Amino acid sequence: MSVTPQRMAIYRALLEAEDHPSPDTLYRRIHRKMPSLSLATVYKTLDALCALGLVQEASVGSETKRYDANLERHHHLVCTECGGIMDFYDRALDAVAPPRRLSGFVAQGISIQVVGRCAECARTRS
Amino acid sequence: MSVTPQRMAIYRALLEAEDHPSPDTLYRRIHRKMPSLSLATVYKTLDALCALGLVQEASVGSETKRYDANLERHHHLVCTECGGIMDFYDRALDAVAPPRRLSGFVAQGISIQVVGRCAECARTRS
DNA sequence: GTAGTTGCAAATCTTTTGCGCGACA
DNA sequence: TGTCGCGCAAAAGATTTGCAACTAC
Repeated sequence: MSVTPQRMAIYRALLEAEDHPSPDTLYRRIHRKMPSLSLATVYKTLDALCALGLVQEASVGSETKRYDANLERHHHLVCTECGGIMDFYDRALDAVAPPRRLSGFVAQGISIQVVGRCAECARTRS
Repeated sequence: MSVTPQRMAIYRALLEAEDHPSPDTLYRRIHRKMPSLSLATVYKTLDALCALGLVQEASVGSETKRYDANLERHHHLVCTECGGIMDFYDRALDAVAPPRRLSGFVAQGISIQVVGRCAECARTRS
């Protein structure tokens, strides 16, 4: 993949950012310095950088909201292939607690997802 | 909050579902049995059920995608108030590993978010 | 020239909102 | 009659796609 001023600017803005910006936020930030930049380029570039492994999506999860009526303590298996989410139970993970010192952040809970490929996708696709 | 056939149907469909459906998926499922149901009602009802604590969003995170160029092993503090995401580092959490037996699911990694209120929001708002 | 990249505009999808209607106390 | 919840349609956002122009080899 070739290095272009746009891609450079996007990657550098992301390296400098402390706040895990959304594509739109990133776009507005860079647009000040580089007014010709388009939002579509930001989206395309972020996809490419993700594919290269240079950046990551900050939150695991699906594109769209998903709901759960299971209120027991449990964790989620998230399939990167099909986007499926499965519940699972694990005593060891239940015991994981937020650290005590978080410099002002008041923890209310902790959420754990195991990311990988579900049985179906692991079997079917290479 | 009053109990209506629509709300009943949505809540029950969610209790029966194993797959953490999206609002749209849920709508299509229930719509077969209750053709008058509208998607807007599904959205409104899911919001209400969330507020009551009867259901949860399956994935922590913001409405929109957020990116991160920090590839070091780290975890996220997610503020429920302002939606902010902050990095933090914690050896104990680094050591948390996916369980071995996951009935066919092939784990590739584990993602941990501490949910709560950031210093700013904890101070400012009640 | 060719391949790859950009910006624009349109299209698509998801989610939210405004509003009139009907149910029910 | 007043309140609440519903469905519909429009609106608002977020993301993707098609395409013509441009650049760098």
